[in-house]
Amino acid sequence: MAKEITPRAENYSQWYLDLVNKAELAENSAVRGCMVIKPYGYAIWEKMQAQLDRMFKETGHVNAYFPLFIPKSFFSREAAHVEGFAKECAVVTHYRLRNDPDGKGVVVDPEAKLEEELIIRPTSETIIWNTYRNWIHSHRDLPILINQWANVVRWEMRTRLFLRTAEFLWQEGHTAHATKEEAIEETLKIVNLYADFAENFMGIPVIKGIKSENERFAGAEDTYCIEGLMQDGKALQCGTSHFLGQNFAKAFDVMFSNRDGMLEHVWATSWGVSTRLMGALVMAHSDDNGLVLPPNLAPIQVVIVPIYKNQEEFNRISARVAEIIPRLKARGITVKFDDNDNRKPGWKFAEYELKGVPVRLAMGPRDLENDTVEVARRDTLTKQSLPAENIDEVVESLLKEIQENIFKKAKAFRDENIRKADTWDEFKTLLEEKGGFISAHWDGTTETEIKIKEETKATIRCIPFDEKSGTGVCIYSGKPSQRRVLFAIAY
RNA sequence: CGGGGUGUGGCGCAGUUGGUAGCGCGCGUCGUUCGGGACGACGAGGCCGCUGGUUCGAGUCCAGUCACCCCGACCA
Repeated sequence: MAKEITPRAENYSQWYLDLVNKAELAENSAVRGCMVIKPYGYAIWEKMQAQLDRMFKETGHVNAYFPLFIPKSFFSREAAHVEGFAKECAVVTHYRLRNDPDGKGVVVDPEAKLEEELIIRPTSETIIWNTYRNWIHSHRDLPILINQWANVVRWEMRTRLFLRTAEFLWQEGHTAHATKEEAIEETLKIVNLYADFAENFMGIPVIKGIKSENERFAGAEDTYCIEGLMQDGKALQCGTSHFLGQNFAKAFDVMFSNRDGMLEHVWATSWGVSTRLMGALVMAHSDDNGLVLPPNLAPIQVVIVPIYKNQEEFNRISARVAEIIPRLKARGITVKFDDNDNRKPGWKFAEYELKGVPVRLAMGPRDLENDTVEVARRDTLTKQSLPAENIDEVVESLLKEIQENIFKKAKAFRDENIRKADTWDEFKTLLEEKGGFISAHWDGTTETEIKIKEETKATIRCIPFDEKSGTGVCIYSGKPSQRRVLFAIAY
């Protein structure tokens, strides 16, 4: 009652904002475009971080940290890169404040102007490749497989919590290789890792593919990506992995002696996922009652709500709950016993639904009498009374089932929303009436891509790896097409 | 940067032809409640975004200014 969520059907983007606010994931801050990630939201992000970090390390990567500031001159080294990021860079020009001579407060000290202005990193390729120059001399120094967890700043015109903020958190991997093949292999390895993470951990089905030239990362030879579909039929890029060729090695003069004693430029990759995944998580699974969290990402997997009329009853319930909790914990389940006396059970039920807690156990006088527990699952909003005896075992398998069910549901939705269009009219109609991904032939030119975008707002999300449609004719230009690509309106 | 809108207790809002600020939620205390967001009683809480002007008197009218939100152009 106190916390009403706008239904999705009424206003999807308001629904999203309501959820982010009311589930206490994040809020707007005093700084335009920057968000405060609140403890509950941050706990989910930490779960993502922990799993990704594990996966990176399993594949031989190590963490390091590079500076927040990047000398302006570094930026101009790689032409495409500067072109891509110049318009959204925050710049540090001074290093000192002083008291305002005309009154109260402080002003920038004009005498403290920096010799060389510093860019606040929008991404770290330049500072990292400038550093790698000193680290790489021989093929024996390669590969370098480094990841960093960091914040970056991109001065966006319009922002939305998690989906697009001026400052965001992410991880950026930056690897250096002796051969092109090895670098491409790395790029692909990571896009596969991201897809595995998105699907098996976050429960979000994604399409792996390659970006068109127009959508490619500034400074990359190829950009691979995973694309997800949100419940409103818009696509969301969930992660990217770039094959950078020798572009940054050339820009920063990073060379190594190969086995034959010849000097060669180093091959590079970079890849990242960001707090945007939080937005994907919300928009992929949640409903009008609140968040729906896959158990793998839920800060609280099981909440236990006691139902009682008086202290004596509460004591008896607490005693029973105290037996159950260690059994759940022993199975690696995160459990919270909400014994807050200031809230009533009904309030708690609604609250934990809003927060997306996958499983709720309720225990009251009836359960004491029958030796049962009421088990409610968030994904289906169903509940049933089950024997308390083996409840830990039941909950463990239920969590697995919920994780799978959430993914299946999202996948069914995604699959239903990939449609083929063979004519321009069909394309426009589908886009307008259904949304989702549209698989269509494209002549491969940037001109056509841009025209389609101008006329429909749809962009090429990717050329899927597993696209086997064969040749055809472009829906827009009628020219020959090598294969179908996926279009969508994207976040 | 264009177009639109909003600034009033913590949050959401009302405030008429200018007359000294009110409602809901939340908050505090007490009591009754407790298996799907309980109820009653009492209570605390407001330089009305900021600056200047008109006026006997401004939340209200005028001018300026700042901030934020929404819609576009740019983007993970």
